[in-house]
Amino acid sequence: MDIKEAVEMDGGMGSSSFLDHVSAGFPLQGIFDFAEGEKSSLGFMELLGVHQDFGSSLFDMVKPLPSTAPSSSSPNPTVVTKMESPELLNQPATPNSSSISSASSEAVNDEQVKVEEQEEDQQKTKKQLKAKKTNQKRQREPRFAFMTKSEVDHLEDGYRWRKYGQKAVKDSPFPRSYYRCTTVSCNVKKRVERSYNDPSIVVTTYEGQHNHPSPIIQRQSLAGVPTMNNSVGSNFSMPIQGTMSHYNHHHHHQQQQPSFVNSLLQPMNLPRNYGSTNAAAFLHERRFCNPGPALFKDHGLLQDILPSHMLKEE
DNA sequence: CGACTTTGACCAGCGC
DNA sequence: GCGCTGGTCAAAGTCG
Repeated sequence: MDIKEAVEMDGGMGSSSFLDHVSAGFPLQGIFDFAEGEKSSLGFMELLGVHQDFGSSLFDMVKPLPSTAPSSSSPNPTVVTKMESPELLNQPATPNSSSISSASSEAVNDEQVKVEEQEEDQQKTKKQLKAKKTNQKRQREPRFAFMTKSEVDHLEDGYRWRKYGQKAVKDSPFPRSYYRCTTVSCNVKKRVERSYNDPSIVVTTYEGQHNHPSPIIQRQSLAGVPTMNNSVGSNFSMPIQGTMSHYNHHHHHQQQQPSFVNSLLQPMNLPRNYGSTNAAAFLHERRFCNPGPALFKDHGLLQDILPSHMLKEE
């Protein structure tokens, strides 16, 4: 079983099919650990707090998975999105949900730690940190993951990330990288790792919600860089040139596709601020999680989005 | 010099 | 209790 087959379940798949196939094809159970029925119509970008502007080169990779095997040399990165955690979806409580707390409370804790560091020496700080962790179970923010066929590990998504750790993954030659949003008081994290079944596939797992606009888009706006607004006058914009150039530096074959973006966004009545990754996620979520005919019909939107040969292959 | 990455150490959770 | 693993910390290094 591979990604292709999992994706091809799309058409008339039951809601469990994707998980079954993905988890079989990718030893990443940890990121697909949400239960049946927890997939909802809530866009995963809402989990990210994407009521904000959002730009990303990830969007350029929103393409249907090729019907060739994942290991084939398809130049186009592909994205498969899965929401991982249901906490924000008003779903029945899970063992995790009871330990979830708001980002603001965590920020308070961070402040406390800072004060402690000023007052105490390093050893004592560590002890207190330990005590804090003991008293407060590790919290788990809502998470979602998507798989991207890409040569670069860290994909641009419009936000700035700081790497804070890297760990070897059991049974995988590829390490997992840990990133944190660099914006103060935003505790969104993401993990990036490669599938050891298919090294060309990058699995990105987001955790938490951004509580701020995309800094890249902000800078873009301040600099007067024209954004590619669509007809609804949204703040949606394509990734900034710098971002794209960086990305394309590694991926000459990946091109911006404004028309694709427009055809993707407009028929779906996406929220105004849905940006690139948002749309990517939204697309896949619709396809995999909630293929409701009213919002997403393969012979409606898909024909707008996908090249005809892609449709044939599906 | 600030922002960021690297990397070894540490800790918590979990299974045996 | 012990060992393994995932996740995080933080000092040191790198880069622009």
